Amino acid sequence: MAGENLSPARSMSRKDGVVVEIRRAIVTGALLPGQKLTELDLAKNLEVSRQTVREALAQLTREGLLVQEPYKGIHVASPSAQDIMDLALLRESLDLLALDQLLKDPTGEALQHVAAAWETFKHLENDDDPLVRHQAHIAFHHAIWLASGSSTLLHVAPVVEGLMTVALARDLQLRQDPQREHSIHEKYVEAILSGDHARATAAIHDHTVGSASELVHMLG
Amino acid sequence: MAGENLSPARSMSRKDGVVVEIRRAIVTGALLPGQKLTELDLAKNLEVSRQTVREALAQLTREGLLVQEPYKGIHVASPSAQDIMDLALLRESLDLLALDQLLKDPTGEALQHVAAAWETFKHLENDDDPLVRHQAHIAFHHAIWLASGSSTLLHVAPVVEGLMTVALARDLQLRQDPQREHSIHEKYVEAILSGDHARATAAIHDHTVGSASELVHMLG
DNA sequence: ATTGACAGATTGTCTGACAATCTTGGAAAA
DNA sequence: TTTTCCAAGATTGTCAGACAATCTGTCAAT
Repeated sequence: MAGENLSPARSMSRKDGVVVEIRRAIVTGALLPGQKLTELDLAKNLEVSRQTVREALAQLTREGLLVQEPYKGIHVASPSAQDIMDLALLRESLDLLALDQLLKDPTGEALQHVAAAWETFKHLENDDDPLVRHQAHIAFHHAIWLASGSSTLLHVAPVVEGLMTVALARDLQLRQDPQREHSIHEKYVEAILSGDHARATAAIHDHTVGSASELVHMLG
Repeated sequence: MAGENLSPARSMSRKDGVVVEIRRAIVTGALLPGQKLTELDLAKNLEVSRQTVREALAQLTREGLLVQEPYKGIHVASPSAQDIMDLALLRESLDLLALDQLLKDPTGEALQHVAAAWETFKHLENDDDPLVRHQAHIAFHHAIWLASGSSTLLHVAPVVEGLMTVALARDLQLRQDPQREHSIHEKYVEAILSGDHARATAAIHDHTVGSASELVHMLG
């Protein structure tokens, strides 16, 4: 069969277009935490029907980027310091789970995927567009979970990545320390690829809890 | 101020009604894994509009109970043995995370909530309706995550609980060993309440990975 | 100060329609 | 015979407009 290693050529549905547009607005700071959104305004501005907006908002709500109160309205999530630390602990747990699966693979193929994702990330981490940088970051971690071969990790990924997006949205605005970002991720990848479980565990802790507490400290 | 310790009186939206109805059908086996669903049929049978059905289906899809392929259709998820084991490992990680938070609470109030949830569960675990038993089971574990005080655990809870629902749906049909269920959960609760970290860790492993491998063995 | 009624705004739901896409079967071409 | 193409039917994706349900705020009445 020809064309067996091509990516599926899917175009986005309109709902997904709305989703990425709102996500972009949150990441870039065009929509600030706590800001209220109304379906009618969004439908008008994005030039889609109210129905389509509703479906997009429902999705973003389930991903944790928006908060919805029935009959009252929807607003951009504004995570507390505690929420950010909680998220870090959750990510630490899940990354450790992924690590166990990765190191269990006898072929080493899984680790090769991690190395490939790291190369892709390095090309994008200094992009001019902050949205591109953010997406590259998310995609990098997603690739690790994907390489772990755990189907359930991929199920919870949208939620965790959504929470990461809101938590980091402020970070994107106020922090500019790309070198530190790079170095943390480099240690992270090298520790995983080394196969040294203890070293990887420490790197994961640094990368999740360490970064989060620094972020919280910076905000407080 | 009067009425300060009343529960909020919320009635379900129609979409949520559809969600619980489909969920019930899956749990009771009225909808079998792999079965295809069409929006129009559901709308007719449930006597709601297609829109409302769509919103419910989107939610159930993100919870992992349904699988959706664009323009093709939606069918009930049918997890593989590997999926079930994956889910067990994920639950083990998350329960351990919750445990850490629970034991960190100096007031002991969190553990009191766990004990209360256990009492509620004991009243319902032998109910005639299998749906009630299933919901009691889910609610019990949800209560533990709630008691842990982790907001992010509550965010991922719907997904994990959805995956548990499909995984256990078959179990509900073919397995009838309520005593073993009770004993496992009893050990689980007692270990947590004892404050003994090592003992709780072992109980959590038994409860998640142990049960799952037994289930997989029974299916295979 | 509390209650009740009214108006405005927004979300929740319905109906009907059309566009986009998948599937299937058979006709046409090689 | 096998492959390719096309038309028909089914289902999902999206749209428009409308009405019902619910929240908020204001203002009069008690």
